[in-house]
Amino acid sequence: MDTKLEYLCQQIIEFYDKISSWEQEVVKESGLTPSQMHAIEIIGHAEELRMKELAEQMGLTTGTITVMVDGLEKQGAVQRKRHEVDRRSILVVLTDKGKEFFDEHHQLHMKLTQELSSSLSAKEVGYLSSALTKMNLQI
Amino acid sequence: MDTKLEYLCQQIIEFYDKISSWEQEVVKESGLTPSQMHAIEIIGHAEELRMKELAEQMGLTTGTITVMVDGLEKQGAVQRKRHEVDRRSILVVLTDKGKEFFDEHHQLHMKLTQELSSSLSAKEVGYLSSALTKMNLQI
DNA sequence: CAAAATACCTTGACAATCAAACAATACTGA
DNA sequence: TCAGTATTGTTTGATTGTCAAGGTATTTTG
Repeated sequence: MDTKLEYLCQQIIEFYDKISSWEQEVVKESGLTPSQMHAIEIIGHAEELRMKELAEQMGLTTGTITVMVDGLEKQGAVQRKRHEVDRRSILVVLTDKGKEFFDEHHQLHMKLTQELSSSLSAKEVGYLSSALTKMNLQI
Repeated sequence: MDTKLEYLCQQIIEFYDKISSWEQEVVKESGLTPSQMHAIEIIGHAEELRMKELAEQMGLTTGTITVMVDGLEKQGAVQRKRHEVDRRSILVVLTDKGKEFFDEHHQLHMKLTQELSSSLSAKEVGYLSSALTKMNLQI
């Protein structure tokens, strides 16, 4: 009973650590920092969002986001746009170059997913997706 | 076919991100930095290991590990011991206080695992563990 | 034994982060 | 309406995490 949970816990940690290492390695190749890549993922997923929203989603202060977006802008990956309604706010969007980073990284995620699941049957993939979906609702 | 993989990829990323946020939040409460906690987990799991091994497992340079272990030693969480055979090497071990950190953090991991899996049947937990185990071998 | 390799430490530099203070803008309630 | 308050983003100063490069002590190798 408890043993099963202990085992699951151990497997989750190992899975998490391995993805973490993989991500760190892959991001290093891209020339972006892990934080920057994470920001690009969030911005790309949202299409456009305010600095404040980006800060909240990344669990950082707006001061930190200002600096990070400065860096991403300098690299030509994102662009600041004024918010038409609320002039205090600033919208961040991906440039074409930013979208390239985003797409390339997504390709890598897909490749990893494929490799990870290569030893699972279609049925097992189904169960796994279902379990992950349920767990994602739980947290 | 490809859609299934796309969905799995998305669920994995979401799962990873949520655990990441959870970990960050939980570690903040402990008074340790994320890196320090990670080091404690690795040291605790290995019982004792050399600075070099710690560096490799964390994907950091030995210079960084020196500073980090200095910090952990200052907090009383770890202790340096000389290596009896190879006198270039230094072994790092957890002190009693370090073991407390380790155990408390493990308790939190178990609690999270329990919460995550609370909406899964015993059968589903079995499938999940099995899938994770297979994936962990793949990476 | 001499040369090369290894393990750890130190130093100097840089990036990420936060808290606090600030400016511009929006909201609110009397 | 408008005075006070809240919100958004930026700046600044300090701290921390990290690396690369160079140094020292020790081990391995030829």
